[in-house]
Amino acid sequence: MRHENKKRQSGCPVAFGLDTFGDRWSLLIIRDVMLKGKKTYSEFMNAKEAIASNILIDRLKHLETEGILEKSRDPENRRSFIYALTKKGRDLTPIILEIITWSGLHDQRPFAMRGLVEEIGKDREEFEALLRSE
Amino acid sequence: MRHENKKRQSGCPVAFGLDTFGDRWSLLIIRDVMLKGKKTYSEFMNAKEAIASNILIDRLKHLETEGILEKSRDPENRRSFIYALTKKGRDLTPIILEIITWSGLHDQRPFAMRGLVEEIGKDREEFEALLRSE
DNA sequence: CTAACATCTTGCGTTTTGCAAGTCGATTCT
DNA sequence: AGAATCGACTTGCAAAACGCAAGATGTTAG
Repeated sequence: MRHENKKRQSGCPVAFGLDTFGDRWSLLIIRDVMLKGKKTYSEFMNAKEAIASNILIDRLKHLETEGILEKSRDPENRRSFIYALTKKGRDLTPIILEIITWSGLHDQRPFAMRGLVEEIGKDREEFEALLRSE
Repeated sequence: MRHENKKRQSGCPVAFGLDTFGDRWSLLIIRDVMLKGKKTYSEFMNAKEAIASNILIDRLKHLETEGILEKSRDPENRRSFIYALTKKGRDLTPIILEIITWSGLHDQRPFAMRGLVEEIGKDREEFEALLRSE
């Protein structure tokens, strides 16, 4: 499928993480499901970042085989599938929050989204607990 | 140079972070300088993960223009250059530590490096302060 | 049963990556 | 001083990944 198959096998935990979710798109998908409540293929397709459909399905399958997402039928719309974070996926929350915090410090662009950053800054513990409790 | 030039411009802080350091190699270089004390081109070339020389120089230049690394002459060996983390680069420490922590939880491979993970787990605050104080 | 919907697949041109070899300036050796 | 070495890049080319557009498959509503 793609590069994560040939894991670097260096034993380094940083490399392990990057092999699992460290590509151009995976963390954006995880962000969408973690922070924006997105659940379906078509919701992911509508992201501002415009992922290609073949790349999206590739990443969804990859994240599923890595045990970060799990796929099930949508009981309310039986032609949709729902992708949800597993425990392993929810454990990525601190990484996402740290990336957001870092960007809050260093993104100087005028259109940078500061809202989310400030919301996390106010009460990081509470914010994280909220996300994890779903 | 490469994809980070065309930033996604979505304003999302996660996307901003990924555009800056979220590729297959950048965080491994940052890990090497942050955790392993590597400083020069040839030290980075000797990483277990075997980066290609053209990719390495590309990423070093990119991280330099992003203000994460700064390059200077080595006063002790004038045919070497030294790459060091800026404040912006040192601020990535929590992200690296969270990745390591996550891998510590979820890397089941027999040769996973648990040493570093445990060291961080013992006293995360102290470990982070140590790295930041350089 | 047909139309619309949602998820995926395929083909193909472009971009990025990986590998091997070579260049170039600074230092050391003789 | 001239040759060899070292460290930091550069270049050329093949392989892989990506991005786009179009199409195929399965599901449900009318």
